[in-house]
Amino acid sequence: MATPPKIRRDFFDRSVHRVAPELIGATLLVDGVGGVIVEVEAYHHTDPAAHSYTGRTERNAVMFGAPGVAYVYRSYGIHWCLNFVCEAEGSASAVLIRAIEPTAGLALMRRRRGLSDERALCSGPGKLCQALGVSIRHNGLALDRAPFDLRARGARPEIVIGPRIGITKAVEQPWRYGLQGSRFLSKVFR
DNA sequence: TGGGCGATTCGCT
DNA sequence: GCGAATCGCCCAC
Repeated sequence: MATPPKIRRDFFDRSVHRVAPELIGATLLVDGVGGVIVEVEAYHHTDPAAHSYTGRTERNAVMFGAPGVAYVYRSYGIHWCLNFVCEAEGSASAVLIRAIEPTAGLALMRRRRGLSDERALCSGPGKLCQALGVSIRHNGLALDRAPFDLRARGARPEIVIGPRIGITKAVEQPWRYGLQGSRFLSKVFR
C-alpha cells in the first residue's frame, strides 16, 4: 500500500471548522511513533472556550503566529496537550488533537504510558502526548517536517460530531469531531 | 503578589 | 461516579 501524501503547510490556511473534520483519518507520527487521528476539537479566537479568546499571552503566543505549526500547553499542571494552529497569522485558532488509533511504535508507546491496553494508549489529549513523547519542546515547531510526519486521510471517513469535552464555556457548540465507530475515542459521542 | 482554576487522568468506591 | 494530583497561567487585590 502506498504511503498517503504528506499534509502540506497550506492545508492549515483555512477555517478551523473546515480543517478539523479533515484531520479525522489523517496519520500523525512524531519521531515515527503515532497513528490515525480519530478525534479532534476546534477552537477559534472568537470562541470563549479558546485560550486565545482573551488575547495574546506568553503561553498562547504560538496560536497568534503562522498556521501549520504545533501549539503545546500544559494541562492541569500535569499533562501536555497538542494543537495544530490554523487559518492565518493572527487568527489565533487551533485544532486540539484528542485521540489517536495507535499504529506505529506500539512498544515504545506502551513503555511511555506504562500500560499495555492498546485502546488506552492514546484515547485522550494528555495520553497521546505522553505516548508520542510530545512536550513543550514541540511548541511552535512546523508540522510539515521532522519530528512530525503528517499524512492525509484516504477515503473520506464517516464522521461523528458533538459538543466538546472538559470545558465550561460555549459547552453546547458542536465542535468535536470523531471517527464513526472508532474504539479509540476518548469518550463516546452522545 | 496571592490564590483560584483548568481544552486531564487515574485510582478507588 | 468522585476526588486527588499538580503547577503554570492569569487576574484581582
